[in-house]
Amino acid sequence: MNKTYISDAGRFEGQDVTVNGWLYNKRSSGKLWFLLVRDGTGLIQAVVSKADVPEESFAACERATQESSLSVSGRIAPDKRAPGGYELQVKSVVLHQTALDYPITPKEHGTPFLMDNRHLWLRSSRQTAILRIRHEIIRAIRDFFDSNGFTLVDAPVFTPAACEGTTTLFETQYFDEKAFLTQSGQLYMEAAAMALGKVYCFGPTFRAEKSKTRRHLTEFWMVEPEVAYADLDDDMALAENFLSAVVGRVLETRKEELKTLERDTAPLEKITPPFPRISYDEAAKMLKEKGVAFEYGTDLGGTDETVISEAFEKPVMVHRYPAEVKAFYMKNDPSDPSKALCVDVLAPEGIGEVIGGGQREDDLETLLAKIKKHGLPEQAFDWYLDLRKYGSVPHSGFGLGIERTVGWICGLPHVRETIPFPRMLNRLKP
RNA sequence: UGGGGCGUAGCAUAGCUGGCAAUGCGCCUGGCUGUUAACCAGGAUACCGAAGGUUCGAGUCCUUCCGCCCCAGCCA
Repeated sequence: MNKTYISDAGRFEGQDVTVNGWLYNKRSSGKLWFLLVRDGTGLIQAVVSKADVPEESFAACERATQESSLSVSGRIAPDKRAPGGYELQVKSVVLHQTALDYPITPKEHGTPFLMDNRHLWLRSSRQTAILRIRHEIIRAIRDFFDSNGFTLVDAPVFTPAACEGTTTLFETQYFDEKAFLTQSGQLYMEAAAMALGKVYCFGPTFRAEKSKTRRHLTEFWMVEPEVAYADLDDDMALAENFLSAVVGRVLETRKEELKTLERDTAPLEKITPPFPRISYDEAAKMLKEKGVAFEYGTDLGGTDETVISEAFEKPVMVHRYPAEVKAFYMKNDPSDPSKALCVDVLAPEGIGEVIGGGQREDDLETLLAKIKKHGLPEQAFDWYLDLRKYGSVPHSGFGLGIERTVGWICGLPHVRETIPFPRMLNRLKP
């Protein structure tokens, strides 16, 4: 008998097939069983009539519990009453393993409980939908850069020092010396851009920030493109084309999953280039007009970002922040040296920052002075400074947080559900 | 690290002014040939987060501690 995945069941209408999967739920009506079977590709209702199956198959239905593994064989038939439109008219049931006391029931649960059972929670339809969309987003990211002349260059996870001295790093023993888990691959991408022109890295990054918010993880994935001879305007153009391509791909290929998540796709349909661009000064003026208490010269807070992003239907690109609040490697604006040539992309619907980037300082002396000013160990950056000694050029790049992007596109309130096994301040397990 | 909230059965909750700890899901037993988070009848399951205190009596009031959630800071 043919094996089939549930997503392909329609192709076997009228034929006998075997579906291998797990029991999602079951209902009985005397001499009739309705088994809702999932296999990772979908759900199908298997109808077992006592008169049509061997005695042991019917007994197996009685013993089968939620998440027991089983194989059901029978005829695929269209049926309006069945979820998915097709049902399996069962001829035999084989129970592989009986799941006892599966903790996640079809009713409501709290987040801490579900997170403790994350390894099982992944089986639920909402979670599989999120994971498929995450996969599609990652694929779209790779496709975008790969088809635009970028080369993938992997950055190391063990690093000798901070890329940005301001944030906290995870420290680890590296034989006889200390090492840190990377918080960004950017400095390495700058080196790679001088070799290959257009590069990107994609991998996990780590930040030991003790932040307990809906948009922070201690381990998260970031994609970081870096382009030689690109200025801030080129960088913003890249960001808007990139983000639009990613959102467009999910809308195109993952409609079903977005529906499962009850995501209103209308706001996503509007994500096309160009994006509005406003300077930090304009953003500050906007906040003042809206009556938000905001101190000029400071970084934008979460609430400020929400207020600004809610004023636009598309992602907003806020550029030229005060240089003082930004990292040492940012280039100052020649027309106003108090500002940095940087950009934050704030996603709409109150999501906030998903991209941070800008043009890098390319002058050796200026960069050296900034490293000193930030109190960073000059010695650790000797290789980085080499990039300004040997054929320095203007260059720009940005970092996009995968989890925040997945959360935005899926319409999730918290990033913890956007990654299979989240690492947070209070969570290292499972 | 600050501000706010919450810990009651495997899970989700109720529990008023201190007086026999309740309901739903799940589980067990039985019934039903078209169920849609099925339904109907019956049953088992609680060191009420921990320690101390007030009281004749504490899930409930007080103190300390532990854990979690939300918001802020930091950021992607």
